[in-house]
Formats: sequence, structure tokens, C-alpha cells
Amino acid sequence: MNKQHLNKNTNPISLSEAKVLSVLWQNQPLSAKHITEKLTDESWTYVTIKTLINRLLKKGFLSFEKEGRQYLYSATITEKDYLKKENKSFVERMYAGSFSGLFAAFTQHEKISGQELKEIKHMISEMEKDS
Amino acid sequence: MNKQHLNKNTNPISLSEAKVLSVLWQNQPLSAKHITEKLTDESWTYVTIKTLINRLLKKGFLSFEKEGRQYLYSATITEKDYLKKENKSFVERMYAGSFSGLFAAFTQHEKISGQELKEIKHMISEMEKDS
DNA sequence: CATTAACGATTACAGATGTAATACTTTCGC
DNA sequence: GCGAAAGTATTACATCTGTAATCGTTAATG
Repeated sequence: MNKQHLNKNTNPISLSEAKVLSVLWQNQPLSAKHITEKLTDESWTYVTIKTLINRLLKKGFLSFEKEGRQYLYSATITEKDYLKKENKSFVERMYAGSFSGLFAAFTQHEKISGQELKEIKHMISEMEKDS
Repeated sequence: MNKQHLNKNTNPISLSEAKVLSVLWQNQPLSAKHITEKLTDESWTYVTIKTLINRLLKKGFLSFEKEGRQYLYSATITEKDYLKKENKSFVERMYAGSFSGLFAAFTQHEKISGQELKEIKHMISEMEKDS
């Protein structure tokens, strides 16, 4: 019967799902088998990864094309957009949307290395140049 | 029988649970009833909040003292420590622990207001003063 | 053409979470 | 002392998530 089960699911991307996406961001499109091979860190079975793929399909974050007997999957969201989304929801939730609030928390409670600070200052001066 | 159900649960603080904590961070200790009154935004019932309280107790993030018939709850984690924990896990997960990576993503993809930028620069110069 | 290997689809199941109804216990007003 | 009020505790239940076993289908092979 091959129900494609294309009922949408509007939930966010879970941690495990994000790991599947991250493989695809490096190398698209890929078959389920190939994704499994790239995810050896997780020691997930092929079947587990298929589940994650199916959930991502339902959520609309993957598309596929058929190549002979195989399905080749691609992410429909870019890594940039994913990061953007996650950043936004994090700063929204934790700092009422204020990035400087986040910045303050980090700089006060974590130690930022001199190297990192240098990079940050550089980014700021770049920003100011453009504007 | 009054089983206190003090079996530990080592899971992280969920979103709803965090909202209970945030009330306590402003005003400790409080009874379940009082917490409910402060959380009108959520339109949760008293019973729901009791569930969240019990879960936080199991996770060790709340303590209580008995005041007559009532229980008065307090957070065992400070807001600072909570933020620290969340920040760390976020930057760990999304930016391999690099705060400047996070900063780059934010500044490139979100628009940071001039005001926020000013605050950030100020924080940086303060940091440099101390060091 | 029947068998099997390879792949995809369906089903499973426990724990976490959001959200709450119901049950139990203590105490206070009559 | 007894019933109602005010708390607390127990139980519930759907959905999401992590993780997978099993079932079905198709293509390749002898």
C-alpha cells in the first residue's frame, strides 16, 4: 500500500534529527545507508536512522528523490537557517530576545578567551565598517 | 501513606518547569498556591503547577519547608547558575563550545540594534579595564 | 522462476513532557 | 465531632523523543 504518511508535523527539530541533518549539510543528497555510515559516532542502527529520516520528512525538513530502488535525501533547510532559528528561539526564551543580555551573561559567567575576544572585536569593527 | 517519592530524576529542567523556577527566583519561598497566582500568564491550573513542582523536587531543583499545613518551596539553583548551564549546553551543542562562533552567527544573521551594539562594546571595554 | 539480499515501511515501547482530573488529608467553623 | 475548605498526593493521558524489531517489497542471482 505504501502510504507515504505525509501528514505534517510542525514540531521542532530534535537533537537526534539535527545530527542527521548535519550529515546532509556536508554532503547532499545521500541515501539512508550512506547517512548511517557517516553517523558512526552515534552507533545508531540503520533502522533508527530511518525513523529519524521519516520524522524529518514529516516535519518538512527533508526532501527525497528516487534513484532506482534507493531514496536520496536532501535537507530542505540550510544550516544557516537552522542556526538562525535555534538562536532566535534560545535568545527569545532565555533573554527575552535581547542579544546583549545573552552577551552579558556569557561574558560575566563564562570566561571568554583572549583569542575569542579578539575575534569578536574584529567582527564588531567589520560591522561598523559596512554600516 | 504520603510517599514523598524522592527518587531522583537527573533530567534537565523543562521549559514549563523553568517558568515555575522563575517565579521563585523573584520571591522565595512560596507555597504552591502563591506560585499559581504569579503564573497567570500560563493559565495553568493549580494541579498542573503542583505536578511541575513535584518534578522539580525529584530533580533536586526545589527544596521545601513546612509552614503549618503548607509547604513553602525554594529553588536550590540560582538563576545565574541556571543561565550558565543553559548557555553552556547551547553553545556546546550548536557551536562546538565556541562563543565567538555563536557571536558570529548572531551578528551575521540577526540584526543587532545599534543600541545593543553599544552595550556590547561597553561591556567589552569594561572587561578590558579589569584585566 | 524461486530465493535471498537489500532496502523501505510499519509497528513498538519506554521515558519525558505538557496538562490535568480525581482522591486523600488535615483543619477550621459550627 | 462533622462537614466543608484548603492543601497535598496519586493517577491519567496524549504527544514527542530515543531507540529499535519486525514485516514487506523489489531487484539480483543461480
